[in-house]
Amino acid sequence: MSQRKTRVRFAPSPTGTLHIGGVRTALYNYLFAHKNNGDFIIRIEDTDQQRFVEGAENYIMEALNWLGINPTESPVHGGPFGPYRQSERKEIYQKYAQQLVDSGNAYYAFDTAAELEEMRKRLVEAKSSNQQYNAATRMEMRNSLTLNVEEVNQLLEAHKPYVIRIKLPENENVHFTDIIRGDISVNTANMDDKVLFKSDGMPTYHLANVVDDYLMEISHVIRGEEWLPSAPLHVLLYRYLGWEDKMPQFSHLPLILKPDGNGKLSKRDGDRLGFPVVPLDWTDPATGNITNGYREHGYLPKAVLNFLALLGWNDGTEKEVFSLEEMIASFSLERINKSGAKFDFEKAKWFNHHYLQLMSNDELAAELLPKFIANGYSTTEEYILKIVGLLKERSNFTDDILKQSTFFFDPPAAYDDAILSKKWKPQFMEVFKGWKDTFTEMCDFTPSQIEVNSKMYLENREVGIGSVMQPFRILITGVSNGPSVFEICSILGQSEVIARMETGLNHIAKLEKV
RNA sequence: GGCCCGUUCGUCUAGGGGUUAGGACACCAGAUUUUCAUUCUGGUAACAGGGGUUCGAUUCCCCUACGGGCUACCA
Repeated sequence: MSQRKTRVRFAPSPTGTLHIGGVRTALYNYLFAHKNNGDFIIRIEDTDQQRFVEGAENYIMEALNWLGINPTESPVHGGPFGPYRQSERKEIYQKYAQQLVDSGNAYYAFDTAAELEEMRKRLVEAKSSNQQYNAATRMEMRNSLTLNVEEVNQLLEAHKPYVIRIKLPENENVHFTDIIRGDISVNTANMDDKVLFKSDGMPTYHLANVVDDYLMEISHVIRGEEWLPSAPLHVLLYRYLGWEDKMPQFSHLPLILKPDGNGKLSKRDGDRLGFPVVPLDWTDPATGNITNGYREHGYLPKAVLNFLALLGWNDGTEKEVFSLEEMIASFSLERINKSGAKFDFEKAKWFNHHYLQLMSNDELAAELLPKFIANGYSTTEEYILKIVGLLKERSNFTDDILKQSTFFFDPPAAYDDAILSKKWKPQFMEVFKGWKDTFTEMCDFTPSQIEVNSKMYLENREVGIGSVMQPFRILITGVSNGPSVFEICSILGQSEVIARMETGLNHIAKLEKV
């Protein structure tokens, strides 16, 4: 076999957001390309003008960029095999469609939508095992095989709408080897004379895909399992076009399934389960509906990449945490699973927690500062740095830090009265007032000093520290749990702690009266 | 319906003719944390069913069941 350069492509349609299965396909393509010192190409498959969505292409490019899996060639990066948008390659396909007609491997079909529907209905009623447009039925339809040459020419000259269909053999086994699944074989009797060229002058996926993969010298096609049934068709196309020796090797990836129940994971599952299934926030231009993305949800690109890579692939060891470089080093198509994987939100969360802990406090603080400011807190990176140090390990997402930190900026707007009244004893009022006064006298307001100071005071008053800590926490933060309360006090500072104790005690005084 | 693909703990998976069927997430318990979370330690938990082949099958073959995909002038 000749040494071909490894060239792979990710070929999304710009019909909306990129969903997580697509992201994984892109990732596997990227990994395989880099593993083999090859090229990773993005090709935009926008042959369906009806489904084209404005902004979708940008979204795809931005998502891949966010994840750090950038292509070597693409519509925006350019490259020697462009253009990389199929709509801009329109003329190319026509030539090959014509070539197939001329060689007798394709034909014109003039059937209307109604005629096609009628045919299928008739076959259903006749209890035919399948309702395909192929050797079994094509001679009953209006096409260049049933019409005579003059009729065909007349229709063509009159600009009657037509499509070009592939002419499949009647009964032939087509087989090919899939790197992931092994030998696949399908008989043409069960296949369709698929439309290759549409009446609007655009090719269908099947033609465009094969032509472009050939012209772009693609060596491996790595795509979703939904393409497995049409792979034999593509094999035939390579054969009829005379490119069989340049045919790429196929790898059909297992699908990503819904976490609950059955079926392929969809965008709607994300909304339904309150969990992102797309990389970035996406606003549907038609409806204005927003789909939440990983990035905005506080996911780290490294975490998304890692858990996605493991959804259907592993390196055969017990290693689960991979950097992108490590994934490249150990990636192989042969180790991709055959069966679909249910998406596991919990594991994704765990990965994110893991990668969040790996980030330095400085890094996190720098990233979070704008968010804090956007939330209306006037603060400094220095202050955020302290908060991050305290909150990081209890957070799964960067935003968790934001959410847990309100009491670092504002005194409690409300207190957890249920727990407060359960833990509070009338005699605490005097104890707390005295405790507060000890803070006034402190000159070193560090966590350890506050702790030592408090323990000493409470011991002198013969009050069990355990009975008093929970109310103290609520007075300071309003809530009954969180990080070390002494740490919190130290960050808040002496005067703020004293002030909060005062307002807190006033609140309790009011509670007691009721 | 037809065609194609698949099936190991709840989930993601390792393994592969003889194993105490391994790991991770989740879950449960204990320890640490005067709270909660984190962390640490331990634990529960799986070869879809039936036939073969074989001295021996979870592993190989067949059937069934179940799951998934495709079945458009969508990709």
